[in-house]
Amino acid sequence: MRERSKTTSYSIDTVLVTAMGNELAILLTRSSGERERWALPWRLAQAGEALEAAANRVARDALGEAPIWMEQVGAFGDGKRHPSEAEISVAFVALVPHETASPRSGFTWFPVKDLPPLSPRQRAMVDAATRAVQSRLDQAPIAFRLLPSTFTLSELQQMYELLLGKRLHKASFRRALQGAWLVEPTHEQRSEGRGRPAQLFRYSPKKRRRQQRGVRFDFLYP
Amino acid sequence: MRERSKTTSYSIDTVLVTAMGNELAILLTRSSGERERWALPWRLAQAGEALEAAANRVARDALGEAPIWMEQVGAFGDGKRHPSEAEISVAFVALVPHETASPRSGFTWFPVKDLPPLSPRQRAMVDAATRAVQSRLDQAPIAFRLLPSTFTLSELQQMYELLLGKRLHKASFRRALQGAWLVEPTHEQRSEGRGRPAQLFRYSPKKRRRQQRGVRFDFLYP
DNA sequence: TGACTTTAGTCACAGAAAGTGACTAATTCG
DNA sequence: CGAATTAGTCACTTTCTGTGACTAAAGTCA
Repeated sequence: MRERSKTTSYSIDTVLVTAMGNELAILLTRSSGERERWALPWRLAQAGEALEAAANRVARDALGEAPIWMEQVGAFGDGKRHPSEAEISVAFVALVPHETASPRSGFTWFPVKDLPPLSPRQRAMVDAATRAVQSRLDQAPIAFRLLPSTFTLSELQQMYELLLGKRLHKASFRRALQGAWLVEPTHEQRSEGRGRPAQLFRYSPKKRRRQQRGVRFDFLYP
Repeated sequence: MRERSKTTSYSIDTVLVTAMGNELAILLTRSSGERERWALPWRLAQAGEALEAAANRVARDALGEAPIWMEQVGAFGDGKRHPSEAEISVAFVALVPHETASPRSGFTWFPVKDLPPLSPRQRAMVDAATRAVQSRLDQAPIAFRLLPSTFTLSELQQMYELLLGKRLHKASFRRALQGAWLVEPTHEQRSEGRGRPAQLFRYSPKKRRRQQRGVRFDFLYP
């Protein structure tokens, strides 16, 4: 049977996350002539195209570059409205360091806490994506993907605090980090104006002998 | 624009998992006239149908009853072969206690370790599903969904050992279980032939004051 | 019956890890 | 210079893990 104009009835949507100042932010674009003004970057999949490849393309079209880390969140359907007419949509999350991210024109970062109205289906994607990020925090190198390639331990701790929504104890944080063998010091320091200059580190995970036990941080109970 | 014969180009596939004797097993069915003989239960989605609802239907058609616990694994595509002609497929995992499961005719349990050849896409689904189950083991009530509604602590421990692929220490297991407030004793016992009769328990998660810290079991290093 | 086996369930202690406050170090500001 | 500020570490207490040995309640069989 010959296929003429095979309509691939699904879309690929990306939730591009960055850490902007003190909160997480998500990249949105103006939605053409819809009821909702803003939308996640998306496009209809082409026949035969790999899901990841398509998602990468969507992200590149929005950001100018492909994100380093990307993961599928899942499929969304259930008749909820979507900018496309697609029956279902496959969502991906990606993490982008804010320092290096320069979105194409028409794309704008919005704090997650204060998003404009989205289509119901994309709203669900955002929620699922943030939950996915939170839940993998101690397994995947999430925090590092939101930071530039070198960073101070204070910056790293602040990033974890942002992601967890909790304050962490400094000594404890560093002890846990050491146990996880995730960072190594560079030979540089950075003087941030006021106090003692901070050692710079880079992400450099080492193989562990026994099973990887994730990073278990100690919370600060205030 | 009128839709005539809107071809929904995706399938819903279910990975139905049970604990059979000493290993995990998955329900497969004969695949009609394909190169591969066996396949996961699947069907093409109808337009406008909710994903979960469709997955439930697939499971019910295979098992005779809807599973208690079910979760989406993700979307699979990438041009890998599938029994349907669908561009992509959405996979779900479900857990079924083996005692109460009586598959419809044509469906057979296969040990995960020894599956017959499947289509590449379904093979990927099985792998992703088992990984998903493993990774949520300490967050979701996975083990309980594979057991009958009342069970002994030894049975529960054996289930965890099966899922983790590790031996656990008895005292430690029970201590962790107590800390997690997941089970409560019934007023029944069960005499299993040989030794002292065991107390029966049921799954009955209690709200914790502080954050739910999952169940962290202590492994036995032999 | 009573010693022996088998499975259930608990205890107690050593060692490891987490929670925390106070300390030292290296800067800038005035 | 001293006060303020941020980085980095120490040391101590509390809690949690890892583990062997113990008690309890059945069945088995001479």
